[in-house]
Amino acid sequence: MTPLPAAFYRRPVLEVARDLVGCTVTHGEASGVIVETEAYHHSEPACHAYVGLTARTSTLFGPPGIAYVYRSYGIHALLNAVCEPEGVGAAVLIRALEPLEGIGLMRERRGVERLEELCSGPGKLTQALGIGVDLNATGLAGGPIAIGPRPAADSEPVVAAGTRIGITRAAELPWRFCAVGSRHVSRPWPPELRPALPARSGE
DNA sequence: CATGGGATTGACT
DNA sequence: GTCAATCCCATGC
Repeated sequence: MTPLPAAFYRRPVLEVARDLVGCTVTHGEASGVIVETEAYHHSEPACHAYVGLTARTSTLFGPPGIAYVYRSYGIHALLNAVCEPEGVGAAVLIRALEPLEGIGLMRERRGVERLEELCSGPGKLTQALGIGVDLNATGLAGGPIAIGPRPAADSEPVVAAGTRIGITRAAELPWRFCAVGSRHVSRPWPPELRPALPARSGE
């Protein structure tokens, strides 16, 4: 698997968030296909980088193509891909995966059996993949975490956009992207959800 | 230096 | 539907 190059991430964060749906995330023996993402940009208050460059946010302002892993609610590690040129605070939150490889290991780490419960949430997938905050600022092409293109056997996913989940500020922005029809997303799609990519004919 | 809130989850009513 | 767990760090005194 050839990881996506840094140039893939050095683009508008909304494009990257949409395009990451269908791609693969691998850490060690475990991997999954991305079925849900959210975009965050320093210009809006839901983004950690909104407060500017601090010790906490320095990764977000770093070069594109590195992981921003932070602890949420004191318990969960959340995985992001840093985007846009260096100096622009922006990242894509990986919110859910469809388990692909190392499913037995995922079940061990998660303590649940159902496939749909292994990676259907940003805190769940990091636990399933064994990703911790120690991997913050590591590269996504050649580092311990690797993000690669969509599996050859998969067809191009139909992606839909909706509002982001679990935030209080800038909650109205439709910056959440889901693979339509996936049973592995963290939450069902809201009614206001609208297509971001046209459905392919014949599907 | 003390405080408070958060891009969540799971358990419980 | 509600709520606690529990860590990092930004903010304010």
